[in-house]
Amino acid sequence: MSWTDERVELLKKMWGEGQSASQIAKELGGVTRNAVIGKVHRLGLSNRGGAEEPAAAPKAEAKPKPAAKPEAAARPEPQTESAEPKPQPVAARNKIIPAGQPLPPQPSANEISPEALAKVNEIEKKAKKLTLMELTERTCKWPVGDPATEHFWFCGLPVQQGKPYCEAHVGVAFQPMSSRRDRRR
DNA sequence: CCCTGATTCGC
DNA sequence: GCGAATCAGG
Repeated sequence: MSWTDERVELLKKMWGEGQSASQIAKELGGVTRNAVIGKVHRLGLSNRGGAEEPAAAPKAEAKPKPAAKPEAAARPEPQTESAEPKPQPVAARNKIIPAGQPLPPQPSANEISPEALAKVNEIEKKAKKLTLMELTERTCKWPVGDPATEHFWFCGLPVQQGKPYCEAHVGVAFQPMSSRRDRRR
């Protein structure tokens, strides 16, 4: 792949929007995040502040670190996304493992697509079978079995970024809330 | 461990 | 100019 005008344009746009290099690379396809970063540098648009840094205002020597921190860090974050839902361009990422009690909503005999369920049963075989303490931010926190028995563990497979579960479990955890409306039509 | 961007340097 | 490898962080 080469940097055609269109690709560069998309790169600029996404970078300006605060998208990460890897996201841009994924969008562009055929390039790695390194390639994107490299290009960004060559294009000379390192700082996403864009509007910031008027080119000559380096009077910021000495950082006494203001006693208080009144600045609220206003982050515009346009988020002009239309291709896919990406509710978090930057920041607010590393969260502590919930590990509390409100975890997965066990799917009773709901009306989850049979496929999704089959998928789950499938992956539960490969599950890492982690214990509560072994869970991390990126291990699927879907519980399997009965907590009161020995037959209990957490899926532990790689989570789908941003989500608390692996792909298969996300499938049954977040149902589009509409199995099937009126069948009579 | 996962991810981020920054830099280097052979191509 | 390009980008993999590497570095430096979170």
